[in-house]
Amino acid sequence: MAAKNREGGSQPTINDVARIAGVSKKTVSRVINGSPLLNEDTRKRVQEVIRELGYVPNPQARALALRRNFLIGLVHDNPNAQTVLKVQQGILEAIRDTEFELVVRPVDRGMVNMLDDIRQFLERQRLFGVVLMPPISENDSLAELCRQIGCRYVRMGSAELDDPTNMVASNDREAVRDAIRYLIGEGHRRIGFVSGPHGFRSALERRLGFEEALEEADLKLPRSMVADGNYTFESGLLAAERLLDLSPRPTAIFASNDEMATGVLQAARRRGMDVPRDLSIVGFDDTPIASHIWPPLTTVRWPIATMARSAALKLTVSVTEGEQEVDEPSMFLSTLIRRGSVAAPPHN
Amino acid sequence: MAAKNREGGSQPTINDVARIAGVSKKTVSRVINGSPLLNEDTRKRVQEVIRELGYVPNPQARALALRRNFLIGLVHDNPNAQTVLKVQQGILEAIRDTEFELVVRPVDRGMVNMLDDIRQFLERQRLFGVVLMPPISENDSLAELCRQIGCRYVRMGSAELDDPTNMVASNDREAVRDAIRYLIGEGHRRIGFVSGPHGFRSALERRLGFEEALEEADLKLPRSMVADGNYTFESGLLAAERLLDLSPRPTAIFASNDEMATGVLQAARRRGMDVPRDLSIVGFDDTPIASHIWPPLTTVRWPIATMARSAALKLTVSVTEGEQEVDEPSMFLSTLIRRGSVAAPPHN
DNA sequence: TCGTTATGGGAAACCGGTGTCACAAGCAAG
DNA sequence: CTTGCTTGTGACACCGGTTTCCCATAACGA
Repeated sequence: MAAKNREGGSQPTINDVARIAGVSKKTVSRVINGSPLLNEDTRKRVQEVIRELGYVPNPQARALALRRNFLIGLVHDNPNAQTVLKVQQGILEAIRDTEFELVVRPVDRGMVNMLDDIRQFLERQRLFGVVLMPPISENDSLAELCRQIGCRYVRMGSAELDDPTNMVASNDREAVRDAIRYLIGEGHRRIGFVSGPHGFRSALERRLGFEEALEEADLKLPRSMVADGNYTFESGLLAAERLLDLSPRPTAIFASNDEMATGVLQAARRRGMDVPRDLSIVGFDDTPIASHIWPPLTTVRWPIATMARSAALKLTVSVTEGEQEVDEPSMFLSTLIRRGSVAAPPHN
Repeated sequence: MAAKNREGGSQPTINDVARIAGVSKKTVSRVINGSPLLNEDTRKRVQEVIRELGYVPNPQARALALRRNFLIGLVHDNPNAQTVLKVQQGILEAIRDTEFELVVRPVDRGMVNMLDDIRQFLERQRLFGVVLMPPISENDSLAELCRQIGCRYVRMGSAELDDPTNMVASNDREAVRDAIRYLIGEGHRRIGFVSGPHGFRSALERRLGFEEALEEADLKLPRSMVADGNYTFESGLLAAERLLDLSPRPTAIFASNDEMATGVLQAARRRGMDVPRDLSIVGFDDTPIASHIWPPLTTVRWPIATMARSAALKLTVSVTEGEQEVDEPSMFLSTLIRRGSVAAPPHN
């Protein structure tokens, strides 16, 4: 029993520290948690022992006693690796130097009992809170589920779908409107649009931005100028083929994300068209690929990492800052990044 | 006290189940853990109550009592989002339907006290085990650290740097040798090589594969045919510029990863060269970008997700399978994927 | 009939922390 | 010299599980 802390491999516990320092567990606990009513000498002595033993509090025991753990979950069904990783980065930045950790949980979009799966995850792990990434964050039932089982959550999305304390949103609609305005300003009159998948709020918002800009400029375009995509490279390629088959064909195409924009570029290249001379292209997201293809893609930069960071802060701030609600913004502005894929339309 | 399980929001505990089912905690515990010495009636009754209450065991309490938790860590400093995400996918696949969860921990490569940072992470969280991704997995001090503090680990890498139980490796060297053989077979005699950064084992192995293939074919190339890169797009572009400035210039370039290969493609394009007519290019990794650029990139596919899955299984199998060591392989084969970026060299 | 053994299940300790409350010491005020 | 308050500390219960040990009961053989 006296040699308890010498057992091979096992880490020292608060009892070991208390015994060696000649104080009670509680006092050690006070030192760890920085309680103000502590004799300076005692604190020093205990800290000395802690350092000597290399004592680290057991997070599981702590979580049990506090009835709360320090795990933030990231639930997502987003297929884009860049985006997912940026979100992870953002969250990690927010919880750096705190005792929180990040647990990732991708879910299958198609799965029938996806909600059950997530419910199980949340109930089993009893996470401190979860960040919900688009597109699954747009699912109101999921938010309702979180509320039901009493799990804090913050949704990331392209519109304000929830209370500001549970939401970080980007202004996709306005950003796209600006992008289309820019194309119109460059002289384009026939602008194709590659949409995101049906049922995605981001797809809808971007589409609405497109339509608002056209309306604003009093530009009437045939329905055929809008082609459906689903955020994948291939769908962008196919959509572009349809658009470029039109006569007269568009002089510019806005794709609702970069991956599809890359597909559009591919389609143009296959027809021997030069970008931007024969066709201007604008994407959305500003993923790394946007600046690595030729010509570099004019695109809308979506401050995804910042949003994720803010989302995580919203979750954790109640703990780290006490009651003082440092209010994180809930709206984030996307901006147009002008690169080389847009030019004035060709004379015809 | 009788209404304990009715408190708003808080989940029912094993005590609630025991009380309502009219048995002891221990019996409930036995039901949960599938103990064989249990009356079938008792089991049924307890299970009924569990279902009724929606009882879920508290993982923190469980972890505390078992002196072991169910978190797998992923420590990485890999800048490539695709790769990192594939590794995450692989691990998650391995722990699907188990009680394990994945905690991610990116670290800054440059940080001076990186090892201290990781040590803190491991000691604080007391993870069940960690998967170490390249390039940080090549760091022997890190492995030593894990051993020291008694944390299970599996390293992913491009050579067998550790005991097979702690290692999953890919045969980069042979894969590159095959790729170069293929180029030689197509008629190339002047082959440029864009290396990965110094000090990376994967960079070294790929380089060695290149040299072995040359030697095999009795091909002597000037030192200038090897240009240094650091796995980034830009470095690939710069390296290619140097190689293409040579006279005579290479008719084919092998880049040690796809991102640099994309840079090489860019450099060729800037000079008005046609790929593969004027220059053949081969990459490594088979990231999505490889098939999204034009021409689609011939590259080496590295079974990264499979390796990660295997790594996670190696960690967890001791628990899930009892003593029966289902031995996961520790070597994984990379294979050449032939696409459109290689052709016979131009006649000159 | 009586020990002996196998089986099902409970009481209590334990894992490693935190919360509550009591209490002692020191000191100022009455 | 009390009284009352502040400050520092410890004893003990508790969080929600698992483990150890032990007992009650039934079945069995002698």
